[in-house]
Amino acid sequence: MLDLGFVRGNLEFVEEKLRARGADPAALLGDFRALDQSRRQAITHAEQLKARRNELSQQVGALKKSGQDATAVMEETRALKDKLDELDRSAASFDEQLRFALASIPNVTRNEVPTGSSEADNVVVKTWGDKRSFDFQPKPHWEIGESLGILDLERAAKLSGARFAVYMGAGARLERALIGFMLDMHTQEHGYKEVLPPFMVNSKSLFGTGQLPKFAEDLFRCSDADADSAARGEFKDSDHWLIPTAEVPVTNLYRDEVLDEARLPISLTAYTPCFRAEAGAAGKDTRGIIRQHQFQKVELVKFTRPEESDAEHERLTRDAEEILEVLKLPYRRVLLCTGDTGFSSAKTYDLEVWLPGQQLYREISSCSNFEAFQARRASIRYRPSAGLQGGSKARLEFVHTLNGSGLAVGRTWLAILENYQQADGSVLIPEALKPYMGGLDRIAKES
RNA sequence: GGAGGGAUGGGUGAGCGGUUGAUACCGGCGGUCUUGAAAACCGUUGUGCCUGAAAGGGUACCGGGGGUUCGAAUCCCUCUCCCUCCGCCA
Repeated sequence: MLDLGFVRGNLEFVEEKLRARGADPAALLGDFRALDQSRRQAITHAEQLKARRNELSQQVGALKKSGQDATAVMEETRALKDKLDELDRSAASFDEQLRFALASIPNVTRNEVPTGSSEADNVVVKTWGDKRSFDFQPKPHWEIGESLGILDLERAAKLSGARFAVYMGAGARLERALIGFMLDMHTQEHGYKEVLPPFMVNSKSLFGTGQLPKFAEDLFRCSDADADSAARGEFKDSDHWLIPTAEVPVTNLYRDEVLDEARLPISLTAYTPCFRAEAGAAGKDTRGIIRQHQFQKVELVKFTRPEESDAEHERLTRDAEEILEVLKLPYRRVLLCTGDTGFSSAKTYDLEVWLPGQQLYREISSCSNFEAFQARRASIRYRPSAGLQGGSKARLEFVHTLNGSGLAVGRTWLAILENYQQADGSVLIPEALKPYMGGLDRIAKES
């Protein structure tokens, strides 16, 4: 969420930034100026009347205390009531409209973010690693996985439907190894504290990070149904939603809190499964396990002072890149253009891993600086000490929040299959992962 | 699932219809004293919104929502969360 005063004072700029994202300012902002003015007038008017009411009520108290008759004053106050109710309702209505409008505006992208409408306009800022040359035709991961017996998509469909996967044997072990490896790296080398959060959250948390109210269709909502009503296709509403990313519970850890400045920056890492409805993705990436309703991810989250967020964003992105480098997986870093940058983000780098089986780079991590956008929605603040002099206390400020995948485990899994595949159909285990695989150095077909 | 008890400012904890944004203590900050520190003492110490150039003024907030009343932290309804005991359960 943007600051109301900022939008008010920079309306043209905000409109321009919305257009850069490919959004329609008129649709998002409506008649912002008029709504803002109506709201302020209504509030001012209602508060004036309340001041009068409070004054009269105190008179009643004083009169009664001194044993005098207060009926006249009580009558006058009673007469204010209808008018006040009406003004209050009108003020509340304008306020709600304005808040909704404000909550629907995406973050303002930073100036260095290239203007563009689609991923074709993203800018490659670096490329790392040499693509391996194969003396045979490299296969896509779904063929490798199925033939090794470590990936079973058909049975997953039986269990849950399309876009789910079952990992078996060394495949399941590889997924678990990657999780342990990534968490160890981030906690031991990069200074993050490990968190294991709930995999379901309430709607307030989803509002805090920006998934609600606009993107409900991308989420799975739990019905809390009993067996009978489920059989009839009826579901009870609940306020439990499956998390689409650990970003949601981890960022909301400090919702409605004032953080001690001395603790900043706070760096947290969490492994969780992630659940996405993938609304609108029908027919897209249907082969393999690129796009699933459930996938596993290790997430990096930071809370920083505003002036540090830029540097911490670079650092966090490096922390994610290092996982790829230690696994020796070729990748490139891409700066997303305005049209491809997520709703809550001011600036996003994507890391794309090379997939030889498909001959393309594929997103494996997305590292964003949200600046104060999420902190304002979730009310995560700190009291700056800098500039604090003579005992005068500085105002509370919103922290900046950042996050990035470190990494998407499922996509790392498939990247290993495609990059480390051998002519005989087996897959070598990257050196760094062997300790996590119980010493196993190759996944071969079970005889 | 059953039966009780709770939710107040950074913390502990009063208040239970009328200048109460809220007693007190702890903590924090500033000061006096001291070479310095501690102790003691004095002062100070919430947030959002509206208004204002500012100083300031106004308004709202005692878990959330609604109601009663001239007036609600205080009374009523409702929801959420926490605690204790019983039952069930990984």
